Amino acid sequence: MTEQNDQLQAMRHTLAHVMAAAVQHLWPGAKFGVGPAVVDGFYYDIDLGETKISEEDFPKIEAEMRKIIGENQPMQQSMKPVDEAIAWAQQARQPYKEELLNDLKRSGTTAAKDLDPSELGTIAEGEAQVSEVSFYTNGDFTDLCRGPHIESTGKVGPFKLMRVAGAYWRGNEKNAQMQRLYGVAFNTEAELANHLEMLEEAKKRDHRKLGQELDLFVISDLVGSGLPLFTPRGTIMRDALLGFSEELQRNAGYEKVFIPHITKQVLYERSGHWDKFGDELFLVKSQETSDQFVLKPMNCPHHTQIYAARPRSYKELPIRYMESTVQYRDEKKGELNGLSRVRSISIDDAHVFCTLEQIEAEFTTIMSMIRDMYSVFDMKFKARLSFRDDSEGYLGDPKDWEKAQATIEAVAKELELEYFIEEGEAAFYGPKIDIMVTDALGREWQCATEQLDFVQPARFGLTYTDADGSEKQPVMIHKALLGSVERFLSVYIEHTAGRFPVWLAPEQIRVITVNQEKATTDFADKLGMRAKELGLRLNVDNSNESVGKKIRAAEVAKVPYTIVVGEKEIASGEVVPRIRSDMTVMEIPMTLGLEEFLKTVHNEAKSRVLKTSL
RNA sequence: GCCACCUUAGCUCAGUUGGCUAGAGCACCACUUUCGUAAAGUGGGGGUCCGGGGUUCGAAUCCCCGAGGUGGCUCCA
Repeated sequence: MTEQNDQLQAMRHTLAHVMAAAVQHLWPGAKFGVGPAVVDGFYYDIDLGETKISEEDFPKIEAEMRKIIGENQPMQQSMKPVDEAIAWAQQARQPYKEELLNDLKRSGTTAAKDLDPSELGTIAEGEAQVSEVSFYTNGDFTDLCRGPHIESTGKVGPFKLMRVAGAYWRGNEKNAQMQRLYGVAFNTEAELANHLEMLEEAKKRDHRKLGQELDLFVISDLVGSGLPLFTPRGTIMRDALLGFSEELQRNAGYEKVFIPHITKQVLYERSGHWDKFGDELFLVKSQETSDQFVLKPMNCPHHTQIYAARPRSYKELPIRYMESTVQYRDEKKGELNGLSRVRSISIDDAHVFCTLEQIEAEFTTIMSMIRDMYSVFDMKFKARLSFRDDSEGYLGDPKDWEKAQATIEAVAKELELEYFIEEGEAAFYGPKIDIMVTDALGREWQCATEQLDFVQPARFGLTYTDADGSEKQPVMIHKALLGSVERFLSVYIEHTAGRFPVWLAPEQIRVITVNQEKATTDFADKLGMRAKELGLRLNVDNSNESVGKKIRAAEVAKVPYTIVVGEKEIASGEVVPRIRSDMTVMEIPMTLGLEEFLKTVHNEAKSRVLKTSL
């Protein structure tokens, strides 16, 4: 398995060389950066000076690549001493390679292991000196390269150039910008076709497209990018999601609070966020006072002030505040994207104030809520335990950290979560568990999170009086089940392709009238009234269109249940519900009485049962 | 922010090497029809061709500036 994978990556890597060779043939002055194999394919960073490659050039590049592949050039490895290699880079006018080699020489490490530029400069002194570095040659193209490669260019699999994008040399925006040419490659034509199909499917499911088609949200130039406006249908979904989250929390002893969306700057100076978040804060100017105000980018500092309002006893703990609220972050424009990256972030936030001893129980409760929630969504997840590493910049007592990290891992084990530990991913104020959710297309997203915080209780001087009368400092836990509602919706829309389960569907039942006779219209209206009493979302389509067309409209709108009413239904009082095609679990009989039908749908919505197959 | 590409009706898109009052389908409105499980018929309204400037006898089309959007700037020779 792994061996096969290594072989595949070697093949992709070889294609990167083939592409670079092709580019060098077409643009002889090309300077090359790095060109690795990546997930699904390969890329190469190229500096062509003033010349810009566009997608129109792809056929030309691909044709040249095919020529090189057709010649079945062997991939020959050779070794050169470092100084000789540097001389080669100078002579070949490859300044980026020269820089890598110089770094390599300076850092002084072994050739086999450490040609990885990301590690250059961080390697401990005293390791073996670099003696030789590795090159690969195919045809007239020679490149500094550790390998591995497949034996010859004729052995590569089917590939396709995908796009060209800007990329900074070594990922640093202060460095020169290069052109990154991306391609995908697989072992077989079928796999390549499959991959391209997957991309098509992802495009079809794009939440920005579905959001418009299903009338869920809009973005207005006048309001601003990254500031989505939710339509009535989209708002129903938001409310349903947040209602679900709040229900879980209320059952777990969380109490709802409410805070304003702005605050004086000093609050964040105290919390430590001012330095940390600086340029991401929206500033608010008061015309009445000289205080500097800001739009809240998070809610914890506000919540600490509710806790801090009066003396607390150990008997009160844990205190659990929850609030579904909006926070604002001034994200860079290029990072905004539909609902998945926004500037107004709705979040089902909560903060727990508790003793060190209570951490385990609280973490367990939160993880159980997360598990319950995502099983309703039918989404698998992995837990990433984000711990500290040895670097500076983490606040709080290392002993507390150690203890807390051990507790977190114990919780993950006890709940039998699929988890992995990532050192260096912790927040500066404490370790955390991030939930990585996998969607129907196999993509991973970070949604829920729970984080431990030693720092803010200290900074805000939070205390409680313990049983022995001594003053102690509580620990704070941050948690979100959905995370950003916008982000979650973007993931969930794409996960379900817009085919929402009944409890979330903006419109649960559509009634289609066969004609516009008064008896039919009255009957439909009566149905609507009864549905309203049951809290169901039912719309009547009484437009003067053919039944076929109205069915189609309901189908396109992805309404779970559609019923057609005419003389037959009026006479019998029974309906034959039309069930959205993806809802395969048929719990509803073919024919049933109206009241029975409405009650069935009502129960389905209430229990949040999942009947769709994704 | 930077690079590439894109922007024509509410939506999806045509629009040739610059050349008549800028088109289609869907949606919308009106009328006809009163219809039984994925699109009835006829007619109508709807455009600052993203904005600004330039080239030209003439610009949706070519050039420059700006705005908005999409992909990328994470995977490490």
